[in-house]
Amino acid sequence: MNGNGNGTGNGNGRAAGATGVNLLALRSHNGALVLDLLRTAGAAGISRLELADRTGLTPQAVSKIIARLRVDGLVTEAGYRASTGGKPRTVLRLVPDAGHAVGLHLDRDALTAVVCDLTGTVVGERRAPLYLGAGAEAVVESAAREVEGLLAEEGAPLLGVGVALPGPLDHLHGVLHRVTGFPEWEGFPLRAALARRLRTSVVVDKDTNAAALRLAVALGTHGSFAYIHLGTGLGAGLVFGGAVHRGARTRAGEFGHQIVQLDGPPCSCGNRGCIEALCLAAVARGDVGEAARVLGAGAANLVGLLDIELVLLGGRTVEEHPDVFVRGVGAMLDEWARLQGEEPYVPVRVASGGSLGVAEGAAQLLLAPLFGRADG
Amino acid sequence: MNGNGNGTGNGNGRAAGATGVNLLALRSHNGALVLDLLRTAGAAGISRLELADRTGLTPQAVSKIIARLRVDGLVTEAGYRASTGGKPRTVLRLVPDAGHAVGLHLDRDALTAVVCDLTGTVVGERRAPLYLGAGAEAVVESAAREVEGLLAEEGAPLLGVGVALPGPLDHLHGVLHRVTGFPEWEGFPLRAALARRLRTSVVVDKDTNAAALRLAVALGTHGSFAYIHLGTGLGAGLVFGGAVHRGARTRAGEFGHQIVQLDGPPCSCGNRGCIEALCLAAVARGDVGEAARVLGAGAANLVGLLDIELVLLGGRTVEEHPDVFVRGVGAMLDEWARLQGEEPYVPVRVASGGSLGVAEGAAQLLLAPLFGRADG
DNA sequence: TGCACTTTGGCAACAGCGTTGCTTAAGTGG
DNA sequence: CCACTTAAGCAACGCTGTTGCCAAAGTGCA
Repeated sequence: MNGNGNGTGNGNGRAAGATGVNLLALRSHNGALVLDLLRTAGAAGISRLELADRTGLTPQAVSKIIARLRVDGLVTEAGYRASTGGKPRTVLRLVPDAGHAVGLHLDRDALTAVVCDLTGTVVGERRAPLYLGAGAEAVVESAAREVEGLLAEEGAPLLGVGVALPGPLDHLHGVLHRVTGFPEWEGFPLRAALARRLRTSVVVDKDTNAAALRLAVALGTHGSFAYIHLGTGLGAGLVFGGAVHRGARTRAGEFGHQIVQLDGPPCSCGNRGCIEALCLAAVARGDVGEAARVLGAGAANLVGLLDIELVLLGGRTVEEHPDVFVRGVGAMLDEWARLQGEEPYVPVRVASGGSLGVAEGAAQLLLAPLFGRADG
Repeated sequence: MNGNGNGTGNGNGRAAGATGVNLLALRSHNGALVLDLLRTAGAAGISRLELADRTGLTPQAVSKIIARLRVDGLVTEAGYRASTGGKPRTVLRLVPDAGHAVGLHLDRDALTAVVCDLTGTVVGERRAPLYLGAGAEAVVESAAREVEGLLAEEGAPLLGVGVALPGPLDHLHGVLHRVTGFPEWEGFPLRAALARRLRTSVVVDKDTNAAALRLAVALGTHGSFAYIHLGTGLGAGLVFGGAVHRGARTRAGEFGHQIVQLDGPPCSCGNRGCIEALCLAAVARGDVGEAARVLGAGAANLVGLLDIELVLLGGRTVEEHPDVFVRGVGAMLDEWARLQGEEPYVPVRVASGGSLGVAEGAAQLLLAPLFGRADG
């Protein structure tokens, strides 16, 4: 009748509105919750009782969940804690090699591919030049070869391939739109093409969303933040409740074409006063302080509208002048809060990550759902 | 150990991170889901099989859930549908009088109180003048008397009182901040004071959030929209996934002090180029078209950032020139989408509601959680 | 009028979830 | 050595949604 009984988990896949929850879905939810705490604990591990305390479940329920996860090979016992006057707690750890995921970052002129284990640690890496003008089929083929080369050395089961790339796209269907400067990519079904070629699950997302997802996982947060990326363009990834907010058509995060100067200077998009145009113009003329001030105004707009907890900055331009941007944006946020009669509280930091950040986030597109972070 | 076993439902109340789900929580979730579909169906009713189809649960599970709800007096059978070649379906309806909630709207100079039944229908209404300068205790006392007067005529069980009022406040704790022009209200614990006086549950929220909640319930949507209110001030209520987005400190929706004109004209908040200042100045000099254009720019910023599905406009100024604002804002959204290379798709409409809208939304602060709309 | 068929919805048995009560394992401390 | 504490498993339990089956209540055709 309704297609339940599928082993992997979350039961029914109804379309509109909220859906009913059956016992399989409940099991999968609690299992993912425990796995996430195990992942967060890392090499230090975590005991059954701590898991019970953190989840709100009873110790016995946690014991049963752990027993299932051990049978599946996802969790293992790894020593004991010091006694506190009784039987010492058993340390539990995630088994990193229980599954791997590939993350693929397609940038304007380069391809970066990583393999990550369950903990998100990079265990393999490859880079190659990329020319989008070569056409969709050729690019898919060369990307597939890189993935195959990367996987040749690894033996663990593959969960799938995550792909991150710039520009607007349809995350749900994995279809591209408007790859800047290459009109032949319009409407290309990247997800389907790569899935057919590699015979595995493929998920496609914007590079900013991948970067934000990686940060959410790395921070272990279930709160909210914005990742603002300033490089060749200006974009953002939003995280609410620990999950990426993609919006109705998975187009959310269009931060750069926010209007902060009505009737201001023209932007490449054809509009006037876009924050991206103002910010990049300031950078181009060497006035990084002004770029930071403009970016801060946009960030203040965002924080005021959404009441997020944290702002993380990244991208090549930010990395070249980290202190200027952190101070400049932070000052605008503090000033804005002060004028609204609130105490300043939203921290601004540079996002860690480096050159592999986006590729790691792409891999998390497949890993994160295992730990209860909705796929969106 | 962990305080489960409480009858009302959702189990554990762990603080940080996602929490475990036990069978009580599951029962409560599915029950709320079914109740919401019954509410949406309204007087037309809905059958067990339709409920099963919509929730994804099996018909038998729905039958059991309905049996529980009938025992609780929340649902009743009400006739039969026409047969389609077999046994006709039994029509189920929500029992409106199974519970009532009071909604209280405290505006700058007037108080509006309503009683709503479970379906959200207003079954009682009162208005009174209000002078915030009289001091907190006096205002609480007079509000309480209005509520008592309203309830004297009603006999159904009371779920609680929802209060909606302007300005920033702490929704979680029900504490006010900066009631404009009345510094003595700073930090006043309205929720606690009114709960003690009326001996019932009290929930406090911003007026824009209440209005947005009412719209979400009335539309029956589990999608996303923004309610933008232009009256004596400019604010917004955001709805994602059918629930009000309040943000980390329940301060989200600060739309009016978004900067859309860097170094623009000064705003009352002390900053420059706030959309509220520009918009109200245009209204004041009679240039409603310009006000709509400015508002449209802010709405476009919001839609681009969040990728919501719908924009609803409300408030006194909008109601005076509905067509100008709907057309003006719509034009800006369409133009923005066109420039970004997307087909225009975000509809702009005037929010229905009238003078009771906010008070009804305040009542929904207590009703909506019964139907699975998170309390935030 | 009778019978085959369709559809609805309840009853009973079931598997599986987290919970409870109790027992065993494995430490500490006087 | 023994009392005590803490961790974790076993068994029984209550409850969930699910499955298989059957009665109820219609339609439609002979």
